[in-house]
Amino acid sequence: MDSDQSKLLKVSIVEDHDIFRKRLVELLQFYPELEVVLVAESAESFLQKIKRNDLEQQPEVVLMDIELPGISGIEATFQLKQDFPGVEVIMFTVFEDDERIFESINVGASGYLLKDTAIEEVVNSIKEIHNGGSPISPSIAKKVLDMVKNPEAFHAAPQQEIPFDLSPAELKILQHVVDGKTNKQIAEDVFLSPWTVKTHIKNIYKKMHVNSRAAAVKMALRRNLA
Amino acid sequence: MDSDQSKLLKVSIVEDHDIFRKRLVELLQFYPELEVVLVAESAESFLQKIKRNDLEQQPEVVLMDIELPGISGIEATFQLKQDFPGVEVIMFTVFEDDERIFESINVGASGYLLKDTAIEEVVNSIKEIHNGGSPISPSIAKKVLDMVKNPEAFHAAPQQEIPFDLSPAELKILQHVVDGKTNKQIAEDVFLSPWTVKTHIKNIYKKMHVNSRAAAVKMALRRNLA
DNA sequence: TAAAAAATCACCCAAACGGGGTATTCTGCG
DNA sequence: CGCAGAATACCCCGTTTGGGTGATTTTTTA
Repeated sequence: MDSDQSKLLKVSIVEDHDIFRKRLVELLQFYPELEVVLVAESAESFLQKIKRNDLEQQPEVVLMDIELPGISGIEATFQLKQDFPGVEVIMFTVFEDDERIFESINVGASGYLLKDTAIEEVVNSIKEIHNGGSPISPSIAKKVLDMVKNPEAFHAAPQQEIPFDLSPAELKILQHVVDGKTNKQIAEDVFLSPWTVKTHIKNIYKKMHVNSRAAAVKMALRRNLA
Repeated sequence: MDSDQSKLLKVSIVEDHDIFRKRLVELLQFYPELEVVLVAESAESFLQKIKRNDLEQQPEVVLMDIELPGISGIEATFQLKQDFPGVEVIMFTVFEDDERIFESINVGASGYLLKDTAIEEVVNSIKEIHNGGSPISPSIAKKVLDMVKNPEAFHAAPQQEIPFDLSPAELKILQHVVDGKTNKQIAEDVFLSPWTVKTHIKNIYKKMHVNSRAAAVKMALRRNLA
């Protein structure tokens, strides 16, 4: 572990909400190990400023709001990482939707905090991300874990045609079969009677020309369903 | 947000290291909102105890050491989740290797903390996991994000490496399972008794942390066996 | 060579499965 | 409007599975 070598850690903030931004800057100033070097209220002005800043005043960590007017925080992070791959980004948001989390990760953000995170936590996160970690608010981490458990769901194409002429209901049930659930468990998940589930599965088998769960799972995965 | 309704949050600890375990129990006792209801120094004794505990004394959150003699924390979590799906598990470890993190996620652990985490953080994590979040130490979260960014690397072995420590015989049988064969059919194909095939499959399940053919097939295909 | 790991076979039992029916809504589409 | 196709729910029955337990033999390896 490397402790702070009394060097100031340079931090930037990109946040359109006035009160929130000012308050954040204010609070961060109580931490002598941090130095706020660049504050912007839009992605545009941030990107512009950072490009003409002299090297000595470049931030090492950026607190980036996701919801910004104009260029979003995600797009801004993407562009930032093009020119400054070494700068670490912590996304700041009030939302926890999968899509934005997933995009943020792919665009290179390493931290993900909810806006109601306590200031001490924020400061810790800044230090942690600077040491190579990825601070993530627990409620968001939950969704990240789901992505790991079920990656396909997040790579799924917007409009994929349904193979084997499976009806939407059947497709849904097939997903559960792929996940190794029993008929009873599926029934509970989709609020149907186990017999209905069974009927669906029988029809699925007919359409897919299989006669066991294992074969159906193989077929489904090979055809990129699930 | 729901705050504590002055109800005790019941916590269990599974940890073989004497000093660490005792210290942890000691420290947790300073938090009146928590109640340590079950402490074990091995997965075996933990699983045994929890099964004969009366419902009132069942833990809601378990702090599980990964590195345990005998049954590992991962295997223990897997078994625990079978019988008590509602119990949340926080893995506790000194290691940060991908394989164990990945397996922990897949067996259903929702939290992942390094052993050097401060006690206040541990307590926060316990509360957060109880509220549906997934507290993860930043250095581990880093690896989880990598899994999201590059899922293939964790679902596909680089080249011909046998995942899950499956023996050659087991691997062969797994192939047949993936092909949707019944135990009897497999037995005929490999010239073994159906009981032997069954035993192999049971062992395969244990190693892969699954409990049905469908789940095994999914796992196998994900890891490019077959 | 002695201990450990893998492979083999066997039985019991409860739960789940697969395949064959039947029948009543519901719903989209011509 | 009417009707085909979907979705829903249920039953019977024999087979298969999953889990637990126990045992012997072969192979590997320390």
